[in-house]
Amino acid sequence: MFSKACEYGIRAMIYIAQQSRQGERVGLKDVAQGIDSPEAFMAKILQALSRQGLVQSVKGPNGGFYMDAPGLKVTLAEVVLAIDGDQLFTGCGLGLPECNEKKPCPIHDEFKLIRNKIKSLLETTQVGEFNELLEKGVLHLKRV
Amino acid sequence: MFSKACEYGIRAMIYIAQQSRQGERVGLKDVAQGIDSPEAFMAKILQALSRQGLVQSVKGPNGGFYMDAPGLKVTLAEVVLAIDGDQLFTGCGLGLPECNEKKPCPIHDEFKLIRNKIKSLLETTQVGEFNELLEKGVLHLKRV
DNA sequence: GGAATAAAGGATAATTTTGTCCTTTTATTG
DNA sequence: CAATAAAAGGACAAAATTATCCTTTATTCC
Repeated sequence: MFSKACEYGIRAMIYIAQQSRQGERVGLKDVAQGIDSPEAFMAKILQALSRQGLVQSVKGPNGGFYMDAPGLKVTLAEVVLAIDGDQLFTGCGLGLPECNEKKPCPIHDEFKLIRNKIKSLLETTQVGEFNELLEKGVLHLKRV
Repeated sequence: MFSKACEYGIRAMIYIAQQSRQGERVGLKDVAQGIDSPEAFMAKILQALSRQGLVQSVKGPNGGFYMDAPGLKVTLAEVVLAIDGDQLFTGCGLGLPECNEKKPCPIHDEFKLIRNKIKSLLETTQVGEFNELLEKGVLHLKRV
């Protein structure tokens, strides 16, 4: 469904949202361990997300990644779009370069329904909305 | 959503189902042109599908691929499973190696709903059910 | 200002997926 | 039986994705 980079990216954003409350910064190593991802790869992904303004970062001692108040409202859809592009939201399920009402693939309509559900789920979910459940240990971002 | 191989595979299965009625065989070249896929790559995919019994094949002059009556009832779910495996049906949306009711990822429940919809769409769709609409030119399997 | 720290960035490597080419096997037809 | 046609299979190549390493830049603390 999502690329590995995107899976890591979503998990990282949710992790940072939860860990960086009251302005605390979360270091790369912390994030990588917190979501069980390869550190250097995580660095690249956070770089990209930071460049696109979806997460804030500060260099130097006591630096790291964090989110300001509006950052907590970033939706999963924005994260997916930033990493994987809009293929998931707009592409044809069977890979046709053009597939629309005029020239539909065999599963055009059914897939549109599903894609819209995915889209709406991602658009209505914010990276900051899991903070309490994560803290309580009800939800998880890694295996252990 | 699906790998390229799987997209080609689904389109090829639907194409063969439509073209091979009354026992006619469809050649590799015909299939590749009919769905706009690279011929040699298509060969590999059909090989795999044939090995797994989802499509029939005959070598030699006038040979090719075809489907018997039960073949027309093969579901898209079987094709996807044969090519991409069960990752789409069972895997965690955020890539966690174990994600279940006991240790759910943040979007576990919502994704389960969506995955079930995808699963049920694929399981209830048969490769042979588009024959008439394809013939009428209402549905398409390639760009042109 | 200098040392230390941490992200940013560039280059490169490993792996997987996608795609190609060539030979072999099997079947058909004359 | 020989020639031919077509899929099967093996080996290889290209591209994309995933992953690592090293240098540079910015920031903080002493």
